Amino acid sequence: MNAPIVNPALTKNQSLVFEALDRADGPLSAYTILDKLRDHGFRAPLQVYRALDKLTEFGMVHRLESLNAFVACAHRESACCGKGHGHGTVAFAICESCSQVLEFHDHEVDHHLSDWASSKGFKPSKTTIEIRGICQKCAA
Amino acid sequence: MNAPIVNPALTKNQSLVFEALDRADGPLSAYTILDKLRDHGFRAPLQVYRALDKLTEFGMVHRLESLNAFVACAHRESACCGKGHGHGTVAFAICESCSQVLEFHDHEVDHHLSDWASSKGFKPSKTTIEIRGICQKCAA
DNA sequence: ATGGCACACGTTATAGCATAACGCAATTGA
DNA sequence: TCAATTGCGTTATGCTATAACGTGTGCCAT
Repeated sequence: MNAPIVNPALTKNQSLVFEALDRADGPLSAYTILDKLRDHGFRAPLQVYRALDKLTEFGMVHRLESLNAFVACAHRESACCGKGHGHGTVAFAICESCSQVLEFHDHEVDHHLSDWASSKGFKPSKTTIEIRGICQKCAA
Repeated sequence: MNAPIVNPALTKNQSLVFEALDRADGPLSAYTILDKLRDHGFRAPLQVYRALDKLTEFGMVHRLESLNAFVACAHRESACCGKGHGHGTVAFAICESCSQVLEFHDHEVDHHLSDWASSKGFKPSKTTIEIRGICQKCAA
């Protein structure tokens, strides 16, 4: 459980959604978040999706495409490679047994993919890397 | 348009779905496929999803997670790195302007990700790599 | 040949994920 | 002050995917 380093610029809904993700020990779907926040006045999916859009834009939340779910960014403290809070491309290892998610960043992979892109004249806007599998703990 | 190298072991439904994807010049959603095949007797999503599951298992079709859509595999002829028809991990560059998809394979990226996985004791089952962006043609 | 099994298929219903379109309120800055 | 922007709440709708049921067919071990 991490200390709640909450960006003060967040609106109430955004904070609630972020905190729900931060408290969770795994990815949450938008509808699961909605259920967790009904006691705080949330009534409709759009309230969640709008907050998620902003949090994703801020880099505080990542969407897992292969799961249709969301996680709080694991890289709380600053950046390793410029870009403010952010990082280049982030990759995820998702355990299909315990559904825990490892977030990591691999420069080499990043560079190879950018190199491929430039060689093809392709201008990347967002890159998704997700490894589904079994984590060490579950494999034991 | 490629020659129709259709695996004869495919069932009727599987062939129809594969041919629909093969004819298309971009990714198709399951429901789009359903609409294209109504004239051939398709009536329900499950008919499409069941065929897609098998085709994916055979390696003839890929699912694009960030699009919830499917494409025919672009690597018709054999493999570059063992595994029968297949290849290690395939990556995609998806143009957000014209929605064309480039399928490619990058050994280096593959190896870096496997290395990361072994270093963490993570056993990968499926890896997704998708680059969203603008293709050369659309950027011009 | 016959009973059991595996597999593809068809259908209905339902679950899960996401956005459109409307109107209102608060904030900001020209 | 007025217009633009942003967030918010609500209703309705659309898109994506699977559950659960039953049918038919081919295979092959007994």
